[in-house]
Amino acid sequence: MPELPEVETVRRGLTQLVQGTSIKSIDVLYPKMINVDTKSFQDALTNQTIDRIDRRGKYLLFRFNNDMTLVSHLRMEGKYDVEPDGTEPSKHTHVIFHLDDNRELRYKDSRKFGRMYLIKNGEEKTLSGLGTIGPEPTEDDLTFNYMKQVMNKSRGKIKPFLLNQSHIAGLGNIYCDEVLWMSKIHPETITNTISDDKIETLRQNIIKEIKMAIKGHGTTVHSYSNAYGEAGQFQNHLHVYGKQGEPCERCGTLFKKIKVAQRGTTYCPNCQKKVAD
DNA sequence: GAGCGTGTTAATGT
DNA sequence: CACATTAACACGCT
Repeated sequence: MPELPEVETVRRGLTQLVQGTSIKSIDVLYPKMINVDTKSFQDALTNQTIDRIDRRGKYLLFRFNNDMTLVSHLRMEGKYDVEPDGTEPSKHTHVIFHLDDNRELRYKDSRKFGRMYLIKNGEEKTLSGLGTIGPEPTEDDLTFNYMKQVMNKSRGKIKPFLLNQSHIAGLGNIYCDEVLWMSKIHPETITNTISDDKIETLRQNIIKEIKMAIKGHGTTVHSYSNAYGEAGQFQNHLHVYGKQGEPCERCGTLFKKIKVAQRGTTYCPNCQKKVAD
């Protein structure tokens, strides 16, 4: 389940592998994955060069030299692979970009949940999701003033608040549970009851956690791998996610797993109390 | 072989 | 508008 650090790791790998190559032809094996019809997709990108690959939240943005951008969201199981020409496509291969150097860039997705959107540069705001995405979880973009302002007017629970990409870009279930544990905040705490001190703690933990996870090349829990087919390392640094029934490393209390907004949520019932502070 | 779980977003309801 | 709830996606797993 790629979240921001995994998508960033994929972006870096793809940049090394395919930046500067051009597209000879494209096979679309699963047209529903793309927001335009196959022919327009092929016409727009054939013979164009991949100038650069950007990222915003969990979205990858392939910038082409004809002012087109291919926006790609991996959702749960999406992956990119680069292989020599002519390799037999696996069952889960849905789009193949034949490159000008006898390699192929392939999009694979066992769930078929991922999506691609073809837009002109600058049209990012017209896409739902990407158009309303919140600030990146970095020191410069995610300011205390912003966090305070948006949290103080939110009357729902903190966990769904953090998962909402229009508030902060890039957090998913894993890092959400992690930063709440680090910040000693119960996942069902009402967002606008959280003190300024806790808001700042949470903010710093989000920034730190995302940075560390990128350093660790992301977290592999089910099947995530980067553009080189390599697993991430950060699963070895998780403190709560997936550890229900195991003792909290701070206090020894056994972690509990509950549902919050239909999402599996693991937390420490002792360290993470519902009261703000 | 039906039903469930899975993460994210869209759509709909209040 | 803010938030909750549900559906949809498509498949693997039980």
